[in-house]
Amino acid sequence: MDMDKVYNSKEIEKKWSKYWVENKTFSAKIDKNKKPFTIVIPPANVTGSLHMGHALNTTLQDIIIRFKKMQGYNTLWVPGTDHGGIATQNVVEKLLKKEGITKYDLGREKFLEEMWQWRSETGDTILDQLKMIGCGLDWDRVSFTMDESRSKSVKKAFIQLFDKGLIYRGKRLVNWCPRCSTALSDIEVEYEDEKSNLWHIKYPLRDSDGYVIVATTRPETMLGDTAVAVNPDDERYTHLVGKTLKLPLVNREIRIISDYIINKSFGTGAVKVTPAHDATDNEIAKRSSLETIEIIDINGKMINVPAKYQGLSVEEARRQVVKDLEEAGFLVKIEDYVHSVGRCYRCSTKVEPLMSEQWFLNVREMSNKAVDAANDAKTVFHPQSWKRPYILWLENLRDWCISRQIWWGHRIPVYYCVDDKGNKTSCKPIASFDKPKECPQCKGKNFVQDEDVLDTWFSSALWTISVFGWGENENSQDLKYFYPTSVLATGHEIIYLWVARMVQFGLEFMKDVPYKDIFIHGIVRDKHGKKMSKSLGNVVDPRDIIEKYGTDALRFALAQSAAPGRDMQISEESFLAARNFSNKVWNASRFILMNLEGIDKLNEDINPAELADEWIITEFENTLEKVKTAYDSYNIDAVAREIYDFFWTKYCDWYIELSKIRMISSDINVKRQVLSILVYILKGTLQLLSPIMPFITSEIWQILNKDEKIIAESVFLKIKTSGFFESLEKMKTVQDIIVKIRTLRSEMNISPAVQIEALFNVIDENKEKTAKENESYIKQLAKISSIRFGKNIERPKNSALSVAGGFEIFLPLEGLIDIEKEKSRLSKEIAIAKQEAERTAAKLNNDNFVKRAPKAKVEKIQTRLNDANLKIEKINESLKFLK
RNA sequence: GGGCAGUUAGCUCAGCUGGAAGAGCAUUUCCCUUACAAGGAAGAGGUCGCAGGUUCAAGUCCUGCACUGCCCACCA
Repeated sequence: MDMDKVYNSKEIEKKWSKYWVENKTFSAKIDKNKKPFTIVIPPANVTGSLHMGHALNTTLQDIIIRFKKMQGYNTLWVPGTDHGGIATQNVVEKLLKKEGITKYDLGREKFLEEMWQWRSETGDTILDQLKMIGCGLDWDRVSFTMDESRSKSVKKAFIQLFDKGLIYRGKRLVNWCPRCSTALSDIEVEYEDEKSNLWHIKYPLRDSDGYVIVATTRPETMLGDTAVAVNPDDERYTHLVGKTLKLPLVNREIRIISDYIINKSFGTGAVKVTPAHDATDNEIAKRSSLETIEIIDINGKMINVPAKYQGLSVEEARRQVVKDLEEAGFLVKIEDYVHSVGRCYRCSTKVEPLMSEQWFLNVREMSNKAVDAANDAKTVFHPQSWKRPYILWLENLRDWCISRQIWWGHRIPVYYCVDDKGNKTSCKPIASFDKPKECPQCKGKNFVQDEDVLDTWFSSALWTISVFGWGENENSQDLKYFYPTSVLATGHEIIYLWVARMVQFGLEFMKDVPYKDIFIHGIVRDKHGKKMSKSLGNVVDPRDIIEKYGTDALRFALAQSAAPGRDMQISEESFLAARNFSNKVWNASRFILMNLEGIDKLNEDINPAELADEWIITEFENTLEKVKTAYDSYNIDAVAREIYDFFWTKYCDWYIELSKIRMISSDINVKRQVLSILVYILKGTLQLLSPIMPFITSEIWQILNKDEKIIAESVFLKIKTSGFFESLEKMKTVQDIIVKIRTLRSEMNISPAVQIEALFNVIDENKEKTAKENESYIKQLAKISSIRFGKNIERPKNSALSVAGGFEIFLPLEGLIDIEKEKSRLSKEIAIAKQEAERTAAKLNNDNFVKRAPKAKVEKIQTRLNDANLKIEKINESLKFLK
């Protein structure tokens, strides 16, 4: 067996990612004797390659899947990608633009060919990257939101909702992205503060000289005003309600109305009402039955306005209107004002609210059911702080605009009956899988399909059921066995866009939630706390990290920072530290494997022979329990920390170092005994670590147990308690002594090569026993040649002193000691002891403390005081001695 | 405007049900001691955001405030 001195990730990773795929390690079959544990991957958009956020998201899921598999569950993790609607279409449009081509040049059919071409290229890139990260996905179940099976799910869902009357078409005020040229749903609009102005405009009364001043951030929309609204309780205006105004520049007559929504203290308290281009105004208009005049079309151009403004862009119209108002004396003032502006979440273009004919889904009932599910703990958020905002959102949810005026997506399965000339008849549209044969109303045989496609989130919302064949296979056994899935892991940015809708659709179509646990992880930020984005240029590509530090390091660093619900700042250093850890694991294993050479067989039973054995077994058992608990509660960060701490600071720093004493023994049984424990704990730790660092642990595991199952298919050690509790305290005593001697040596600048003698003046007889029994530990790790125990030992001349672990420790350092240095060191130590004595004495002098605190606590404080006093006494003696 | 997080060592973060302030990185000193210099040993570095309160005891519980970040809202 040859192991490199430094862990070399590249070839090992290549080997194992290939192995898992080829051997179908993570392929799942229905097994009714085993409990399923299922995760469905949040499908990445086929817009390119994976970023750090994906790496985090998939790593966490992989960790959970691998952990559950090793716990004996029948695990399934379903891979897939999302067609990504607008986002993906935009990417391809941009590529075409570079060649000077628009989608209209190509036409719908040709353009879609381009889209499919793109998707087949990038879809595989993403899947390959998931393999590279080591994801234990079932590669026989790769799904795509627009493949045949998923398309059937989408159609079935649409038809079912349509037939139930929940999907309807109507002309409503929608969020329109002029650049993407499509409607958006409410949550696809992102609001951002913007510096702007508040224009105060005078609207004259028709029947008198008076006027009303309105304040607006969008003066150009005044051309479409159909009223001015005031609060019914606003005394400034009560006498004007019902009066008529003459709209400047247009000269249309509009009324003054009252509406409770108007805030008296904002602006002038009078609001211009533009029902066709503002959500609030639209509601006011509904309440007061106002006329709606559309003045902006889907291209962002002015329509239905005086000739002068007709055809201008919104921006041009604004400048012109302001100029004209000013010239005509209607403009009272312009204030600076900051307000939030809605932008398209895919292209950041300002969203224009306008009237448009769209398909809507009535979500009221589904939302209520989702709320109930959350309240009944059928869905549980981790961390739970997301529950409330989630419920609030559902409760206030408005109907979902599901149609998009783009080409890439699921075309709406609605067919319109048309006459011979191709004009739509007045027959009711039909929702169906395929083009209908005959119109049930007029018996006509000609149909056209709706031009629009569905919101990409519609198919995403079906993901947990569509991947199991819902809609394609009426009797899907997979769906029965694997649904509901076990947990959904995702970032909080898509709780509403995706999670909530999946729950709604799960309840609607399966009468059951799609998962109980919703694990919300944070967003990866750069080291300054900024969100990673291409425009900021602070994106860290996971592939670069893998190249530089290895995949396990990438995964470990991500896991370590993945406190549920908290965003994480991640920098190069964290990957470096994780890489160092993987090297540590490698080398500790290498040490053990080197020593295993020539050892034919290990002991079956783990029999502790001495203190260190009992201690490391106890520490390991504690770690095992903590780690399993942390895994179960999705505290992956705690898992990583616990393993790191145990392995490095306990197993490597102490146990391996102490094992070396027995390792050089000429008695093969002694060597075998300690190696048995070393291997037992190493294997256990590798198992705990393998969900996070699957590559390195798989490799070492394989070298260790040539013919056994791979680590991913092994079963975790059971938690047990061997009961060597006193070993912790004893080991602490020994460690205390060793550290104190090391400190003395270090501060006195005694080279590690110099073996020295130590005198232990016994203060605590119990500890004398422990120290004597483990003398070899002290000699080995503190580089001590011999120890003389005794009582009332006089401090030798020219010696260094430390009071530790129940002893006064003297290191005779004839010729090596610097008296002045020793004095200042002791003074410092005595100062610390004095502080301790003061603190503890103060507590004990407090009657209330002695009376009310638990007895054990009081005793502990008393002990501390005694120790401190003793220390002070001893050091004082020494100081005198030095003088 | 409402809600939710966060505020602990120079940086990134741990600190469970309240009982002596922790880790990693960076830094200082010593060491290539045959697993590992991507390492080992030792050290320095914190009035735990501020102000009150509860308690014998508060980083930990309560209240208020400040700052930062995120989410939501019909910010004319």
